[in-house]
Amino acid sequence: MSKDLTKRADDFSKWYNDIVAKAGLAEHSAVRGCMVIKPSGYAIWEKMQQTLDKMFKDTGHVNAYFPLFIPKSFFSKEASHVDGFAKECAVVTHYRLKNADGEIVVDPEAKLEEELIVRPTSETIIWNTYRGWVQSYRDLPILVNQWANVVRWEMRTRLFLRTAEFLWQEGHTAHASAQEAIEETERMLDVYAHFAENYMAMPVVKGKKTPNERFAGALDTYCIEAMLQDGKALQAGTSHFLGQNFAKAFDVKFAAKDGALDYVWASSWGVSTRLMGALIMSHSDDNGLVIPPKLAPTQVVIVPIYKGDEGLAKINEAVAPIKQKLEAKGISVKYDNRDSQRPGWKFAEYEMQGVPVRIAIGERDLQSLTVEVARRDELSKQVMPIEGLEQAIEKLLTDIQNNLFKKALERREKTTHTVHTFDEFKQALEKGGFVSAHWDGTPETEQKIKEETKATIRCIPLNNKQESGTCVYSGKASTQRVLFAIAY
RNA sequence: CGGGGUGUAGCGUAGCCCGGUUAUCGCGCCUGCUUUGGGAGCAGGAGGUCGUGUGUUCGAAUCACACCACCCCGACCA
Repeated sequence: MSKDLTKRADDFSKWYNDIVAKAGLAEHSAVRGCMVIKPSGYAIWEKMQQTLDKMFKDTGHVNAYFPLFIPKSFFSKEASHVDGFAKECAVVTHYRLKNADGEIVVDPEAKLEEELIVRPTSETIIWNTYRGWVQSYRDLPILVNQWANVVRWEMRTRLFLRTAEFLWQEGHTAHASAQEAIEETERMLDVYAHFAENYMAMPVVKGKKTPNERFAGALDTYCIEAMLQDGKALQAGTSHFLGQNFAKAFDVKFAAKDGALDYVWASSWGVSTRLMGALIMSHSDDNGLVIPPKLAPTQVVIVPIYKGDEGLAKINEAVAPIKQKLEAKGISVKYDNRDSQRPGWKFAEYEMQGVPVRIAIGERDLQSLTVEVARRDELSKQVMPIEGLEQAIEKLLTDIQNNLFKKALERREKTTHTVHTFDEFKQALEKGGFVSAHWDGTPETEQKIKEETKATIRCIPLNNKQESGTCVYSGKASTQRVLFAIAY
């Protein structure tokens, strides 16, 4: 029987949950709001990590690791930062359990002098550490990244998109000038955009957040915004210019060349396992997951079709050199010659798992020296000669990668609406997608639009065209359009 | 965290209103044979703290209360 997925058109949310479950990416754990990332899901995350990590290293960053726990007092040093995170912090109050008449209880004798916060992000502990690292301009810049888990006690969770604990990377850099810190902030935004578009095949809009949507403690928050298949936007990565806020809060000063003491300038930037959700909702279809070749743990699966042990032996023999040649090209190949499942079952299974290319090879192919090649993105099949197959597959993987990006880009363009009146605005929102509209620049208008329509300003696109117009809500003068959408 | 819903084998479910034999069916799983170019067929078999706890009752999957988890809708957030 088929493992039926809910159709996207019927219930997108349910489709997403189904696909996460049926492709074996993750499941709910015994702990509320926390997920177990299963091997198939973690393998994709590892590909993302490897790719990003190389990009970070190539832009001069190094990895380090800071503690999971943060003294409560650190947290209150930067006022807006506390405000932003206070409501969703897990707090450690004790350090011991004891056995009380057969029941394990928290030992009231073991109360911590100072309570510890499980990091929701690491700015405070890192800037407290940086104080000891920086004295002179010669110690700058500090370009550090860490791969870590963080906890934000979310009330409403969804696998990958929003969980109480999630995996991410957080870059924390320290600079001698505002200009340099801003350049870093923009550079890392570019890295994220490059990764999203060229590896995830997911077009993104680079932009700046409005003050309302800014990171707690930042002077400016930049973001990449993705548009998913259901017409909702998703913030896929952020990069913050922190000014001197954390340096002041943690007293991190440096002596400049001329001997003057000044506070250090900062940036921070991060992407999380939320990218997994973005990936799924960008490309996948009613048959299951679709993974772009550059992030697919298995790029090609080979399925033998045979009768009897002898038949399989012949195919095994024919597959060995094919697999070897593909692997020599750096393509990851899985040969699934399990006898416990039939070919049709395997076809459906690997489609569910999103393997980009499937090669089927049977007795007929041995005669004609061909194989059947199926591409996951278009669900189409063609017969190819074994001779030169590795070149053809290599090209096919590139085609699939490009095609996924192209389709996603076309979808986004088709669902981006430019509107002039509030009526048009509301109509466009119902269709889903980005709505490009004039905004008077005030938080009040932004808030009112949010209350009336649930739409938020996703970003003010970078290099935005300046044009005079009137705010779609207030009718006041405006100098540029911004992107609104319903967001995750 | 507020409102609504759901929880029965690995998964999906019947039974619950109206308490009373051995808890239903399908998929999956195990064994065997036949099969293998799109989720195989036949035969046999295993598998259950009915989400957890407390209570009501001669008797609880079924009634009551509490708790837990998930789903939907809000508020909050990456």
